[in-house]
Amino acid sequence: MLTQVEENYIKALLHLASQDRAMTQQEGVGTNDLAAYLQVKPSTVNEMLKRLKEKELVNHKKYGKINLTAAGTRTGLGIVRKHRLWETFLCTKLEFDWDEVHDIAEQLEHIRSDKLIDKIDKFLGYPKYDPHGDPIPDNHGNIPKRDTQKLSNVGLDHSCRVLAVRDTSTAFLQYLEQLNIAINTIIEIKEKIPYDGTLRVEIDGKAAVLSNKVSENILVE
Amino acid sequence: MLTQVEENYIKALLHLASQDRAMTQQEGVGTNDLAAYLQVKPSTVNEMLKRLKEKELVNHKKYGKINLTAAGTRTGLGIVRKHRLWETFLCTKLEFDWDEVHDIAEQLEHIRSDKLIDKIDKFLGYPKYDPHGDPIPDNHGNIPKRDTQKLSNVGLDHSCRVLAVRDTSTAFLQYLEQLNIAINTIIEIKEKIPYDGTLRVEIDGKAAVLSNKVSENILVE
DNA sequence: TAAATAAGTTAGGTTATACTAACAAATTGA
DNA sequence: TCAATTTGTTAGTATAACCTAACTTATTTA
Ligand SMILES: [Mn+2]
Ligand SMILES: [Mn+2]
Ligand SMILES: [Mn+2]
Ligand SMILES: [Mn+2]
Repeated sequence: MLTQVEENYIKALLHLASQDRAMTQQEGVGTNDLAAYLQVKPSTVNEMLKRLKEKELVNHKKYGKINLTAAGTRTGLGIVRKHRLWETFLCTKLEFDWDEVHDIAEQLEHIRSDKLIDKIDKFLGYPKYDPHGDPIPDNHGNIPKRDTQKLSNVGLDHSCRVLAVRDTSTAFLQYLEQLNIAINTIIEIKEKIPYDGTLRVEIDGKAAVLSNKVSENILVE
Repeated sequence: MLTQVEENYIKALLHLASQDRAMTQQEGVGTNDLAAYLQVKPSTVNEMLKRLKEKELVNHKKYGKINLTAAGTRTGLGIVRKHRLWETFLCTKLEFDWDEVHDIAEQLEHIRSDKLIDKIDKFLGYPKYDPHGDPIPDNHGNIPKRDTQKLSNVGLDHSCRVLAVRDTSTAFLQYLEQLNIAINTIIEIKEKIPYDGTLRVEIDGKAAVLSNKVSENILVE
């Protein structure tokens, strides 16, 4: 049985590993990376690693990179599943906005009951994606695959549909709402400024300008 | 901000205080009572009391009885409200049985979000009673009043409707199901054995025998 | 009322999860 | 290549929440 904090470390490792894999020049997750992500000191991470190693959820040797074991990955996917199902519940059943649900799901993801999460899944009609377009693992840890790319990589004059966001912070999501961008919104690329990657686009027939930081965090196609 | 454990101490004190008031010869809640109820040692309770006193949630002087302050009572009612709303949600929306929901609600009651619990309340249609017939405090801490009495106190040949149960353990609730007793079931008292208070009753036209322990834990009228 | 028992407190120890400060290893780059 | 910088570890401290053992105060009862 894991504590909530242990679960958060596992989930963070899963997240950082996938980030890492997605990056071009990856080189594994270190103590400092995990500490920075979780906003704790590296020494704290070190102690936690000792415990997670004992529980055989991570592999790590002195001065080396940190890796989840198969069991650790399974555990992490279970937590992600709960997080995304709860977010979906909050949006579709309780009418929360997509920028309000993450923090509450951070708490709900730690509720221990297999029966509960399976009933929520059923109640929601077995959704495949959460309110931010992130895939929801099924109860075996399988994640639906889908081809997406960053809006920043889409070529000129193409039209594309928003599938997901890569940042679920309230600030970003509220800015997207202001821009009239939501999941399934169609965006047409009109111009790309070579200097800084700024995009001139059309949304619902209206012109808008998106910074590179914004278009990097929108997944389309 | 309270920890989950602190919340459980407050809730326990609220419960013991109401039990106490209901008893004939009450005399207040002591360290040992609380320790026994929470299944911890009295010394642990003592430490926690120090912290709860600092937070002005309880009054307690050395060797004296323990009392919730007004703020403590308000806090406790908030937790009870969450507990009972979640239980109601689990039964009415997710089709859990009434004997399965208590333990899950013990976890859910600690989720921190006023907005969430008010939305759940609305989603459920502002229920007044939980699946065990317990009253649900509103968001000001007001509890619906209702006259009830123990089935064991009902006179001979009376018919009465089950309003609530005083024990929410799985064992008791499953036994009630076996006896075909649920909330709103009509029970007719046919005979009361003076020796041990055993009741011969009729439920849905069928005869049954209820021990005093059972009839003490059923509230009717 | 004094002894026995019950109730409550204190002291000191443990574990999980944090921290700071000091140190060691690995990497970088002049 | 070796000094500087970055990265990672160790040692020692703190707090919440638990424990046991020893002690004190209050209540019961012979
Ligand atoms: Mn989220
Ligand atoms: Mn979390
Ligand atoms: Mn309950
Ligand atoms: Mn609880």
